[in-house]
Amino acid sequence: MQNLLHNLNPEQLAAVTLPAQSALILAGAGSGKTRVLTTRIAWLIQTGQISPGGILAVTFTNKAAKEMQTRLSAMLPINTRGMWIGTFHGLCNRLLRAHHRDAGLPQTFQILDSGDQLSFIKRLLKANHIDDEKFPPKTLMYFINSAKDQGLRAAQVDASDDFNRKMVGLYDLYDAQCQREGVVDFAELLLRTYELLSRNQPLREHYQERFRHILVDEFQDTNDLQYKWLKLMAGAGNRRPNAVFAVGDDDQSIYAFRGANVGNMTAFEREFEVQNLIKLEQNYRSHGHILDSANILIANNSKRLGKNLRTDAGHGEPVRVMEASSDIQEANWIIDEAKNLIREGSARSEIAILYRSNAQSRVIEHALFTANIPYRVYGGQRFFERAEIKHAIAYLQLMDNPHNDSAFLRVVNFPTRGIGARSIEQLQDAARLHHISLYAAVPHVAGKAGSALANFVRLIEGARFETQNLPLPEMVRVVLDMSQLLVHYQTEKEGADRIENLEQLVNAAVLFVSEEGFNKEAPAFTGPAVRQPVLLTNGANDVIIDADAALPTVMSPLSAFLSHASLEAGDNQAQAGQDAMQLMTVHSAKGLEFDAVFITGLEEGLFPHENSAQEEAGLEEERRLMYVAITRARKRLYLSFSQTRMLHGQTRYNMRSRFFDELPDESIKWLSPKVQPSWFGQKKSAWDEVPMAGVNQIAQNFSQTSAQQSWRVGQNVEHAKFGEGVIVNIEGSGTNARAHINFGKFGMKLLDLSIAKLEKI
DNA sequence: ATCCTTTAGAGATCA
DNA sequence: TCTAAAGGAT
Repeated sequence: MQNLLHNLNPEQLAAVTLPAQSALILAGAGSGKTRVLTTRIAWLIQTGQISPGGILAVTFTNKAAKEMQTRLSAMLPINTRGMWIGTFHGLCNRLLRAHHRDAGLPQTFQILDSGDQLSFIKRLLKANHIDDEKFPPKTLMYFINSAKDQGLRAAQVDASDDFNRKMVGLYDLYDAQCQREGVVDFAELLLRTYELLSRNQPLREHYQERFRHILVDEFQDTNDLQYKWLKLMAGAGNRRPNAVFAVGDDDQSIYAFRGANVGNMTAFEREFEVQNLIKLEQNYRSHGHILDSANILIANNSKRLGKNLRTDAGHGEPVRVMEASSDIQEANWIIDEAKNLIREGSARSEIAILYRSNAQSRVIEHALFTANIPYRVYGGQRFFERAEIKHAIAYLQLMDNPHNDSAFLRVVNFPTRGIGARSIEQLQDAARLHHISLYAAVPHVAGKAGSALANFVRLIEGARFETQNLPLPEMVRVVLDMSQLLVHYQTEKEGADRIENLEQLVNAAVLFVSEEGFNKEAPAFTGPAVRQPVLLTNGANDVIIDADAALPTVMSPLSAFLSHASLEAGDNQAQAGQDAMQLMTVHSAKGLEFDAVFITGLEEGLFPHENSAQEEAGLEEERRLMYVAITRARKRLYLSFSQTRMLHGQTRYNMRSRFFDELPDESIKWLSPKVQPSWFGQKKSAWDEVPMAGVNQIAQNFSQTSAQQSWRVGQNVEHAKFGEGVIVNIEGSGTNARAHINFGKFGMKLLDLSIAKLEKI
């Protein structure tokens, strides 16, 4: 135990050793949050307060869950696989597999990822003759997901108008169709588990009895349903509720757009009767100037729980700011600076370039490519989302659950086997008529189409029969072969990569089987600390087997592998291993850290993004996003913006981001003059290519006042009412000249240049 | 069944 | 400007 608590600072120590009550840990960026979480678990176990089976640790990402597992197994001499550490969705999947009957699901229910869900909805709309112009699939999907994220079924959603009433009706149809096909979407995993435990008292009490300690990572990212789920698991309101150890940072809440509700933090304090709110404010990551910048910036937000990071490191380097004339010049500047850093000994992988939106990566990538610098872009297509992998998975899905119509449609004619749109229509009609799945409807289709379809069914049945006694990797290999997928890609010109990926799928199965313990005869978890499965009986005389943390006890290798494919889409394996510069959005940088960080495109409209800047809440989230970006940097931080930028095929003239005005002057070093340089006498740059519409005429007509009034596109101006703006376009001339001026938060204005009181700045 | 043209839409993410 | 997806032509 000495070792465990060794080197913790007083706040961390206090958090780790809190009594068994609910607690809220406000963990600032770089304050050792994960360390506190894992040490807390280890300490609870080591001091005998709880057995490993009594721990429930919830994260949002697989990466975070894995990280916890790894760190814990380094701290404790036990097999951590027996512990319930996972994502909300992963844990719900386990519970639903173990109690599928009580949850009203087939044992082999399958999980729709967001792509599957969208095509499912499109299919649903088509089958019900709904105009997808009036009811766009994406809108419906968002409607359904956000209702589920709030824990609401169709019947519980308030429908104020015709449109919403229709949406609610479609939500209901959607759920019914999912149920028929034996598929669940991501939100359903949580909602179904929540409903299961709400209504099934013995089950609820069993798990409440078991998980005496619940730990939650990134608590600020929880949505309403996840919060309710935690309340239920903890038995909040019970005589003896379980201890929920919630770790989060309200200043890093950047996922409101996907349903996260920071308000859960204050609700948690109240409803879980939190006695202990501990703030981790000691930062072990960033140098002083960087931290000061973050602190001063975030102080502009009004709704905060309040927290100020401090560091023992010195001030370090000032934050460097660059104003570029164009996005291209901005990229080139970044590369020059990065080259300097590399020359001074930085690893390329320790340099990150962050941007607000993905589209910005283009220009930077181009510059990096030209400069021949290796780089890695985060957030591309992931392994299990590739088309060929989805196809292979669809065959496996059909073998495990033939009623999955999405899987059926994906591969019924791939590789092509003469089953065209007409045959499919016939089949869909038959399925609708009998309220059965496409697979089950095949015998109802007669003629040539019918026999082709029957062959397909025979193929699936044959594959199932052939592989029933094979280990999973073998099964995958046989299916690749029998489905003709391999042959198909072998004959295709560009198929080599795809075949490679399909072979990777076999490897993934090998890896999965050994990691989850499916390759062993005996249960993987035999340590004394792991509790044995418990038998329960519910009212209907069914035996319920307590869900164990290990997958082999609750599902077949194939089912488990298929859920794995949906729940963990795999890395977007971009040239991993290489020492490459890191490119990513600010969102995907959360949780990471680098020696040097470039935050680019700091312009009004981009960052803060125009869609957010309208409302205060949106602006505050953008500011938190900026806070996250700043706190990624250890030693060097660079900020940049550009006077012109190509966006959607048009040149945009943005003002510099308001966030610059919220940073401490003494920590900032402007590499470019802060005031706009005068237009004349500039060296040749992208500026010179800016269209000069009207500028010349205006210049000839300045007699009415003075030379001061020669306006140009790109000129920064100040208006008494609208504040700072930038001239985007000038039309007309002389006393008729009018200009479109972008005033940022006040939007675009068309002003008469001879009337408006404008000052150059 | 495949290829080509047209069109709409372009913020961020994880499971 | 670029991309993806849908619709139309061969």
